Amino acid sequence: MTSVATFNVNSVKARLAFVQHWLEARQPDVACLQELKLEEENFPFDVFEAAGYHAYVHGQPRWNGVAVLSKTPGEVVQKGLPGAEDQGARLITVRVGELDVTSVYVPNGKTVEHEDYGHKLTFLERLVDYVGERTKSDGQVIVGGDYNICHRDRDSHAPERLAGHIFHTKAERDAIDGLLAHGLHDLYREKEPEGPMFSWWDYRAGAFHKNHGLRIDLLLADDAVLARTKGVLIDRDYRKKKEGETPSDHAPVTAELDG
DNA sequence: ATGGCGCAGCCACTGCGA
Repeated sequence: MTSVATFNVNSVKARLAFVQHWLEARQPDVACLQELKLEEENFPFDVFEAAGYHAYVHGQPRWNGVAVLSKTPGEVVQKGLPGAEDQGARLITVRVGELDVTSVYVPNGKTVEHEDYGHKLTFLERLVDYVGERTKSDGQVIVGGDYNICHRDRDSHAPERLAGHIFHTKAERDAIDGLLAHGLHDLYREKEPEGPMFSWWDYRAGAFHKNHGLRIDLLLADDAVLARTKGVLIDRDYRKKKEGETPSDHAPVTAELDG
């Protein structure tokens, strides 16, 4: 079995003990991380090495930042989304064995009226093109990340109220369809067609307790990976406090692959 | 009925997240 995860940690420094606990308990073979919130030179490589992981990092001060962790050595293929480097450190691709692994953090967009929304749509256009390039590699393609989009109504706790709002617009949903049109699959949705599980809950207003969440953290992967996928877990348990440590507002998503 | 947090940088707040 090979397990592949994606996890928006909301600051790797603030979450370090929590993430160590997660790696120790779940032992993913490969993990895509987002929202590191630090520069590569400040990344705690030693802690991850001690936990048994190689870490490949694209960071910047304060915001964004992505990484791929792997138990076996990998090779960095790309840092930064081509054509969208000005939007921050939001993408890294690493070849790990037969897997072509990308960790991506799509811009939030704020509101449909805000200029950041246009930047989000531009980023997504570039991402669709980039994923098209990835599928031409001889590796098995996995693009894990925080997409900041509810692809379908089922992926939102309030699809009617939020229809047309940020995360719920046709243009954003079309962008996910554009990624799928390159032959990728939403692994959780493939395995859990009726699954109501979310991957993010606001820190405020008791949202987790009330299950007011969104499913925005996705593992997208090609036919070869889908064929190997035995199951996908959205690890809600890791949205809870662990040993006094504050959780991220996102839960990890993990796929178990044959072989 | 309403609002209810947490992070980084930097020093009393602001910007940002989704």
